[in-house]
Amino acid sequence: MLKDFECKQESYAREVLRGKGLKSTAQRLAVVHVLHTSGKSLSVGEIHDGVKDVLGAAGLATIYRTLEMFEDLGIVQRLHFPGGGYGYALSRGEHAHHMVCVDCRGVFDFPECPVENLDYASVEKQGFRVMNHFIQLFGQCVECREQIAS
Amino acid sequence: MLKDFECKQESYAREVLRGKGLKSTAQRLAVVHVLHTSGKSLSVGEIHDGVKDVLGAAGLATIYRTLEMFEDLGIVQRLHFPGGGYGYALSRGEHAHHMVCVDCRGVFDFPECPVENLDYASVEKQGFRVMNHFIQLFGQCVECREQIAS
DNA sequence: GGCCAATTGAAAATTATTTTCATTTAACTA
DNA sequence: TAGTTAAATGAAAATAATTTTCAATTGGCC
Repeated sequence: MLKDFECKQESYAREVLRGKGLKSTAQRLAVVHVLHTSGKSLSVGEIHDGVKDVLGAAGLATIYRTLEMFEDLGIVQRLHFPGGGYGYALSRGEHAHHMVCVDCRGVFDFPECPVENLDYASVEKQGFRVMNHFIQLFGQCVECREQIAS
Repeated sequence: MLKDFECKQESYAREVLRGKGLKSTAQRLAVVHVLHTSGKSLSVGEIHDGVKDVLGAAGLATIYRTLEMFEDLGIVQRLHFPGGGYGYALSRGEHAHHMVCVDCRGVFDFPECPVENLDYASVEKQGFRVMNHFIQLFGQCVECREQIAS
C-alpha cells in the first residue's frame, strides 16, 4: 500500500516497522493516520471507527493487535484517565510526557521530564532501583476552558 | 462488626466512611486489611481471594464496588503496570506517589512529589491549566534484585 | 509476476465488569 | 437492648471488553 501523501508520523511508523522486519499494512498506517489527524487520545473503539472510515472496513482484533505492538515499539503511548478508561496517543520513541485535557482528551506536549533531575538519594536509601516511570498531567486546554466560561 | 485489633489503615477507613455517612461493613474493612497485610498492590481478583480468606465468603461485585468507592475516597489508589493490567494499593488521602516493584508488585513510598516544584511557565504558555497528575515509578526492590542475582 | 511468511478478519471463546433485585446488616433511635 | 430504615450485600444474569483460532489475504522480496 502506498499513499501519495504521508505525514511524518506515518513515515516514522513505516521506518520502525521495516527496521523490525514487520509489514507496513494499510491497517497499521491507518491507525497512525487516525491518531495523527485527531490530535487527541482515542479509545480503542474510536480508533477502530476511524480506521473503518479510512479503509471501509477493519477487524477489531487487528486494532487491538496493532495498538499493543505499537506500544511496544514506542509508536503510541497508552494513557489512563482519572475515573477509569484509557486511550492511546501518538508518541515518537523519544522520552516524553503528555498533558491530557480531561474535557476533550486532547494531548499536549510536556517539554521537560520532572523526574529527570530528581533527588534519588531518599529512594536509593530504600534500596529501590528505579527503572522507568509513568507521568501524566491532567487539566484543561485553552479551548475547553473558554467554552465552559461562556 | 467490631474487631479487637485494628490497624491504623482500618481505623482511618472507618473514619472516612463514617464522615461520609457510609457503613463500615466487614467486607470493606477486610479489603483494607488484605491490602495492608500484603504490603503490595493487588489485583481485583487477589483482593477478592484475600477477603474470602478473611470472611469465608464474599461477592465479587462487592469488591468492585468497594474498590471504586475507596478510590474516590482516597483510601486506595489504582496503579497501572507496564505491559497492561492494574492493581490497587493503600493510600491515605495525603498527596503521595508510589514506587512499584515490577517483580513482586510491592509498593514503596516515594517521599517527594516531582511535579510540585516544577517550572510551569512553558506549560502555561500553551494555555493549559494543570489540575492533577499521575505519577508512578517502576523498578526493582532490594529483595527482588538480590533474588535474581543469586 | 510469483513465493512465502506475516497479517488480517470473522466468529467463537474467554475474561472482565456491571446490573438487578431480593435479602441482610450497620447505625441510629427510642 | 430491641426496633427501624436506608445502605449494602450476594448470586445470577446481562453486558462489555479482550483474546484466540484458523482459513483467506497481502506486503516485501527475489
